[in-house]
Amino acid sequence: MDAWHEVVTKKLSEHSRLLAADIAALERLRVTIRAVEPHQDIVRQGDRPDVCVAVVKGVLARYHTLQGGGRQYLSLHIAGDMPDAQSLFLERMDHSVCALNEAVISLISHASFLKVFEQRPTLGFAVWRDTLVEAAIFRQAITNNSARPLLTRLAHFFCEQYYRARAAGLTRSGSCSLPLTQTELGETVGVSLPSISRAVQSLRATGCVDLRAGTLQVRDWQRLVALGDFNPDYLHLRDPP
Amino acid sequence: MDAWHEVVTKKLSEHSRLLAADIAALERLRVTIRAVEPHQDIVRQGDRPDVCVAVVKGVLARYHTLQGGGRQYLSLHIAGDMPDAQSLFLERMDHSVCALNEAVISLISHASFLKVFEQRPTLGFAVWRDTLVEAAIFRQAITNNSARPLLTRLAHFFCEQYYRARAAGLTRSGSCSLPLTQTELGETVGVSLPSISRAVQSLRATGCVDLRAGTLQVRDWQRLVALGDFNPDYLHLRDPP
DNA sequence: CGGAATGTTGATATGCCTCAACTAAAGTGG
DNA sequence: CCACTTTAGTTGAGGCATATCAACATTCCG
Repeated sequence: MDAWHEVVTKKLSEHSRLLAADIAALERLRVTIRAVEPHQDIVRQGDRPDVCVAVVKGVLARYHTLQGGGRQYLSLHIAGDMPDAQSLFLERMDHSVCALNEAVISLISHASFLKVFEQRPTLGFAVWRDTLVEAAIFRQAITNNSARPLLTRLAHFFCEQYYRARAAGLTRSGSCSLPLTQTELGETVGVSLPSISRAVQSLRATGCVDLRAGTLQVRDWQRLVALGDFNPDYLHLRDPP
Repeated sequence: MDAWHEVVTKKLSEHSRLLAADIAALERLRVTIRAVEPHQDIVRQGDRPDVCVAVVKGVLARYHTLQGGGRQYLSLHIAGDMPDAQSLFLERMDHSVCALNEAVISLISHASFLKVFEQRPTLGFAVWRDTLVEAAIFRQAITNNSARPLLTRLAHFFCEQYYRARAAGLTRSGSCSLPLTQTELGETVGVSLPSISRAVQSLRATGCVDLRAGTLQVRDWQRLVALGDFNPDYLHLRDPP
């Protein structure tokens, strides 16, 4: 398994040019490595964290808790992502972060991270850029969940997850990990469980994609992209695959 | 009318502690002031801007263009907002920004902004924080548009707009500017025009709010907050009103 | 093997969309 | 200033997609 700083360096390099000194500074940071269980919360709405989380392995998710106890999932996070970088500057969490998987995370103290930013602004800028790409992904989620019909919406969601996994080097023969139950998938794209079930079967029937047992299998990428009206520009990769 | 840097200083101060030197640095920046017409695009999806926009007066909006030409509005921006601060670090626009109003904007060159950040990291951090609050607003929009029934959704949207206007000192006897047609309102919360028309009338009938001729009139804030399931924590104001 | 979690399927209900007509208001030109 | 056009908003009828409720099937796991 990769060291935490390698994973983060790789991720930041997807959209930013890091200098050798930036990478060295990342390596020198002291972090805590932790294993987390499926469905375990890592931070909760209302918390005031003093560390940032980076994903080393597995998948994390952000979510809002709705009145009545339901959830709206906001984004998924794979190796290299820092799903609460915002906590560096926003005291209170406005959402929660949980593990979908058995995952491994690293914890970086805010204080040490901020000190590095003052010494190496370009590294700070890379992390800033990272948070901006996330904002772009949120914008796309607004459009996806608000303006696209269900099948298109699901296809778009699959495209995004697969595309990001591929950029992170986490795909293997057209498949990647996507450890969501259909219930959770519904709470992500904003529809009920029976509708999701039928929609997944419908996409399965096209022969383009299949989601089964936490694995997303892409069989016809071009057709899936067309189905999902997917344009990866919003992911702002320096070097699209 | 306020000078551009006063408006931006005020806005940043809503969530950040600026040092006197930060404010002075903002004042020293050279900017271009421009008036824009209603419905005029300020930047378009695909552009590579070399300036940042700050709103001095009026209301701007971000939007995605859908296949078929429709729009999904993503966020509204009032005095002090910098609706494309992200363009500092993300080359290509993944969405467009237009004026809803007759508006006045100021243009700050990326180069000069970045230079100030290197000299005054705390100012950079304030702008960073600003982009993070926007991301929190996007997350809330995902939840609002995906998980709440139409009336709640509309009420929540009204709450957010009113609350932000109040924080910016732009409300007067319970009303603020909200220059959206019902068509645009539908393209914001993700429903059709007839549905919006009925929903607006429905809220009107409760006696809590009214939207008419581009003005949002709040008659019973507490009840509106309850209707919209609104909790302003996600706006991360230092000093909630 | 039994129990829990997950996924599938069907029947019914409903909220929203589409289409369409109409009203009201605002801007335009004679 | 008034007829004309355009834009914005309202209302109604019918249909469709998705929600809800409920039963059942399947897989996973102890």
